[in-house]
Amino acid sequence: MKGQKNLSRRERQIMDIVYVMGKVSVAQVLERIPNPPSYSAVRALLKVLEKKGHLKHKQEGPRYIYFPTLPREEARQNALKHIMQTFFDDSTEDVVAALLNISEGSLSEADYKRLSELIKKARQEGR
Amino acid sequence: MKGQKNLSRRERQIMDIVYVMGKVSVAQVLERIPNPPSYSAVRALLKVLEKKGHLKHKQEGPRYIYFPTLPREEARQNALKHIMQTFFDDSTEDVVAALLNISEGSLSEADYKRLSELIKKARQEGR
DNA sequence: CAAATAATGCTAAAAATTTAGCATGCTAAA
DNA sequence: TTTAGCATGCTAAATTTTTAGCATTATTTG
Repeated sequence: MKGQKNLSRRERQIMDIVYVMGKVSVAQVLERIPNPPSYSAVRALLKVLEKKGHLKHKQEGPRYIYFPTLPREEARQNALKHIMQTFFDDSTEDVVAALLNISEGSLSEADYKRLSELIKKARQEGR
Repeated sequence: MKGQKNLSRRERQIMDIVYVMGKVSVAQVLERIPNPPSYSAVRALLKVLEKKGHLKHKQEGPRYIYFPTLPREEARQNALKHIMQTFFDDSTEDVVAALLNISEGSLSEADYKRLSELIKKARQEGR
């Protein structure tokens, strides 16, 4: 019922992959896992995650395709909230600053414009 | 040597607390841990984290005070990068959007101004 | 249709995490 | 001082994670 902080190390690695990919087969997970364990191990982990309610699966052709129970948009918000609390004292400003720092160099003039727009919009909408 | 993704569940809980608090005594960790284990358990975990290189400690009065090896600023960048990759397809814009969404309501006019300033500055500095 | 390939179900063992508890040492106050 | 009160060192046990492997079923292709 709680949050998704009760995941073991492997479980978390897998959930990350699932959220990056959107949906995954066992083989796809195996490909992307660091220090990959056996195929069986991955299968078992996916099953555990399903049992815990973090994943569901559907049959697709001959194989299982797993996908997250919690939509990406919500998971992402939760993740962001969490690091905001943990590392940024809940300061929106600090997060943006760090973000700009990270993105240094990779942002175009148009990107900056869009960012400004976002803020302007949010401000107007009385958020 | 890698990232801090090789932490067990409890270890991660503790690291989060450490980063929120800056530095901690055993008792402080115990106070803030969900479903708190015993005092001994927390001590053991802290020791493990130190052994793994994530924490150091100093004697302060009669007790140990633990603090992170990796400065908060770096840990925070890493954390942000990680969720950017996992949940936001590395899109700076999407993160900012989600952020504004989360902060909805809690931002003052002055806050918005500061955010705009940040972006303006970053843009000028040719980032 | 038969053989080869690929997937799942299941069980149990190996490894790692998490926990408790006793023994010991330091601190502070009466 | 000396005596509680905390704090740590250490060891080993309980629990959870993580892994492997065999048996079985489905799928594809020659």
